[in-house]
Parts: sequence; structure tokens; C-alpha cells
Amino acid sequence: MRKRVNALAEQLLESLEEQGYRSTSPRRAVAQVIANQDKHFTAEDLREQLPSLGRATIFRSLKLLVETGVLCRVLLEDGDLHYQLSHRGHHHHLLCVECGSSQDLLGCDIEGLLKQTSASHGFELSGHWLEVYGRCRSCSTSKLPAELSAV
Amino acid sequence: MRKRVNALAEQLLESLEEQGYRSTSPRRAVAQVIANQDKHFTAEDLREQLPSLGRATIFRSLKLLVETGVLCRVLLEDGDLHYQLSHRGHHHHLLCVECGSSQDLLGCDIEGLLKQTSASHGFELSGHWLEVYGRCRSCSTSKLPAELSAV
DNA sequence: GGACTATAGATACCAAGTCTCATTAAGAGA
DNA sequence: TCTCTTAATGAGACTTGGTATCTATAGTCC
Repeated sequence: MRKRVNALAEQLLESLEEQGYRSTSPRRAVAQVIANQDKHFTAEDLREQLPSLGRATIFRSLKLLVETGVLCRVLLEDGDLHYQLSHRGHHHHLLCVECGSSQDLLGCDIEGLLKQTSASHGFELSGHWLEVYGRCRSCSTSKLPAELSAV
Repeated sequence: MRKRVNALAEQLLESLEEQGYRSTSPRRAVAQVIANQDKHFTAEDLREQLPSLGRATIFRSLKLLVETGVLCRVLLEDGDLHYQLSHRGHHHHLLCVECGSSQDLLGCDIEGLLKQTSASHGFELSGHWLEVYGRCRSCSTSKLPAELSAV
């Protein structure tokens, strides 16, 4: 995992270049930090790790990466929006409320179910937003069941 | 529908009183305006309709009503969070991207599907957030299919 | 290397929301 | 109905996340 960091950062920059954006040193720095992130993060998190970059630059880079599809926004349970690496295309996240890690939800055929149910409300489906909260494997095994049920 | 407005506002206040909160005139005003709202709204919308109330009071009332379960927050497609009347308990929204109206999504057994899929990722489900976007019955019938597909 | 132009950084601004604190008014009890 | 206690209000400062503007700088193409 550690060895692939630079490759990942490289990939992010390539995505930008493909769209005609220049590869600048602030963007390289942002890509590097994002590639090192192991969970969802905020603009503020990046800023702390890149104090030499201008605030606007960080926001601009984030916006660009979201538009390019490299990053996506995740909605936390309390309504906060964070960023995280996106694996392109439409997908959902399993967010661990304990450690903050997230996995992509694969093999979820929610689309079909929603289409049906919406149609029965006379509603023509065009999209949806789904986030799933819970505990990841390692967090749920490291806690006793008694502690969990008390939450 | 028009005649039930005051009854609804009354209900909102009762919910607060049940929890030990006082029924004050600013809160009555907020409840009245919310009861008149026919779609999701922002704090700013309320402020426009209640210019005599302090900004903090409006935010405080909203927060209180969300905590009480009378209001819920809805996530728009662009990431904006708005408020709307909640029909208690866990539910989802069908949000019309055309007119902004919303319906509650009933009879959607997504929970079961999610539980299964999460479990297969070693994930212990605790909750989820789902918003569904599209066109409501009246918006989809008032537009020609050709116009729709161009969007 | 020079020129053209996208990008950066500083900074002002904005929107949504919270915090603080002095003042006011619900509402319980006498 | 008056009084007292305390919750709630309103003003306004502050915070957070983000955008707009403008001048200086650096990428990239020739």
C-alpha cells in the first residue's frame, strides 16, 4: 500500500492533465497528500498538511478533482460533507462511525428497487444519494457486544 | 389543506411543550411559517418571512425542531442541506428536481437489502441516509419527453 | 528564451450556523 | 394577580467552509 502512494498521486494528476489542466507544483502537493489519506477528509485537513499553499488553491484543487471525478463528497451522519477518493462512476459508501474509514459498497442493486418504488409514487427517478453508516469489520470485532448495544 | 395550517402549527408547538420547552411568541411565529411551507426550505427562507425575529432565534428554533423530530434535513443533489417537515420516524424523500416539492418514500424495504450487502463487506450496519431525485408526477407530465431527454 | 495564458496566493467577501451576554417574558407558586 | 425564577430572545461577534477578485508567477508551446 505504502509503495503505491506516488503512483496514485501520479494518477490523480494525469486525470487533470487529460482534461487539459496543467500539472503545477501546488497540484502535485495536493495530489500527494490526498493519495496518502486513508479516510475521508476536509479541506481543513489538507490545509494543515499543506500550510504553505494558499487556502483558495486548496479549495480550487478540491473542486477540480471533484469535477474530474477523482474525488467524491461523502455525507457524514451529522450532515457534514467530507471528501474522499472516488472510484469513478456511481457508487455508495460504507462509512465506519467508529474509525472513519470507508469502503465502497459494491454489488448493491438499489437502483432497481428505487425505480420500482418511485414509479409507484408517480415519480420519475433521475438519481439518488445513499450513504451507509455502521462499523467496519475491525471496529466491530475489537469492541465487546455489550458495549455496542449500549450505543 | 388551507384550513389545517393552524392545526399543524399547533402540533409543532405541542411537540416542543411535550419536551418541556416553552411556547413563546417567536416559536409560535416560526411554527406558523413552517406549517405554511409546501416544500423544503432554508433558514434564510424563514428569515425573509420573519424579519422581526433574531437570526439566532430562527436557527435555535430550527435546531430544536430537528432534535424534536418535527423537522428533518434533506440533502439536495448539489450538497445543500434544507429543512422540511418530518413525518417522524425513519423515512426517505423523493425530491423533485423541477419544482422542489418532496414526498415521503413509503414502502421501500431498503433496510433489508442494505443489511445483507453490508454484511457481505463485514460491515455492521447502524444507519443510512438516502435521498431520491427525479420528477414528480405533475412535473413529468407537464414536460414533453423530448425536453426531458435533453436534460 | 520569450510570450501567452492558466494558475497561485493574498485577501475580501459570503452564507450558514454557533456563542456570548445582557434583557425580556413564560409560567409556576404564593 | 403578583412575584420570582429561569428559559428564551435579540444583537452582534465569531467560526467554518467556500467563492470572487486581482496582481504576480510559473507552465507550456513555439
